[in-house]
Amino acid sequence: MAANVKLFRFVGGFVLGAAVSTGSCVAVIKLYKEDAEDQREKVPQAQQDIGRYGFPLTGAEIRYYANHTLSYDQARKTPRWVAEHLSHEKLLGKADRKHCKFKPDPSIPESFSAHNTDYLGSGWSRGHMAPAGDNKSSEQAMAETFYLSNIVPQNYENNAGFWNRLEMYCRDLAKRFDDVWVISGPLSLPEEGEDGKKTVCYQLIGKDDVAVPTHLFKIILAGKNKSFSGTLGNNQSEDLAVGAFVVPNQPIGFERPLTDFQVSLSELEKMSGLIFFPKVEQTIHSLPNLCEKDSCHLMDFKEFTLYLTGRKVGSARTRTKLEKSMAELKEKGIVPDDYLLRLYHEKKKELENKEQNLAHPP
DNA sequence: CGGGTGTCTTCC
DNA sequence: GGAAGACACCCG
Repeated sequence: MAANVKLFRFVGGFVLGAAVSTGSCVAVIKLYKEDAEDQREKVPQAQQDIGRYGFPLTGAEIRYYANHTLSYDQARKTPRWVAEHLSHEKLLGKADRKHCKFKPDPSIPESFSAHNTDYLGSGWSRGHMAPAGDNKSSEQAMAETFYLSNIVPQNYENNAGFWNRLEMYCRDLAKRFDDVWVISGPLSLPEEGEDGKKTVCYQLIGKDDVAVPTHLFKIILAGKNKSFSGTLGNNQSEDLAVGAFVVPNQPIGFERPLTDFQVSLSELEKMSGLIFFPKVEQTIHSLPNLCEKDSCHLMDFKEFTLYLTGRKVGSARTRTKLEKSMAELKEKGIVPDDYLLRLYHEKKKELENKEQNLAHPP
């Protein structure tokens, strides 16, 4: 009977949050039941006694969402890691973050969940690991990235600045590579004191004690399909390149290139305790460096400001706002490029027509 | 793009 | 009276 309870919990944990049909779910239970009965005969009596009432559950099982996948840390109330797959097609769409709200993940047990009140007034922003901007193709997928299971306490300036530009680089990569896999997550790294002793120290915020990471990591695996039409047919294989980055959870200026924060895969694996992409054929540690195959160039101040102005011009509701956005750009000594000028003129026309219609309804 | 604020209405 | 959504506004 005890074995049945253990069995139920294990299977329940596996299915939680996963998109598994009822049919295959039953099959999985039968499969594990037979396995468990076979194993029970082999497990030594001492181990059966130790485990009579079950072993601790970590809640670290893999959780599946519409367009991201994560493992949750029940102690820190943040994800351990969040995985995504980006492609050019998947990045197109009109889903809008203005219709989304941060909220506790309904699939996380209440006592292990973070809440919005933990973050509000804490001095830390709610930083996405799987970014909303990677999910414009689906409102459901975007809404799920606002679950607090995908969020870590992040420095405001870092979130809106360097990390934002790193996320933009990943999306840009998807134009030059067929597949881009990204895994992001928090780190709490040790500091070495003057006495040479190393200590891990991190802040906790809110009534739920959400852990503020000292660093964030992002690992990028990019693949180009080998295009050959051999007799092997659908033998798919890809030219892969990989880059791993560890970024301090603090403001980082435009003068710092992304390569300043690149680390080897082995280093990141040791820091995080994770083994990334275990199914890559050959050894992943021998793959080409992403920053040599590609630029690893983040937007500079001018490019970034032009981009942000473009977003503001696009969403301007009044001509006053429109002109203000353009004036701010000029104050920064940046000359609008052709794309922005076209956007500006289109918007100006649109708003002028709107005002005409308000004054003299057709 | 990434994050915030306040105010209004609606509804139970 | 509070919760929830829509909206306008603000910042980098």
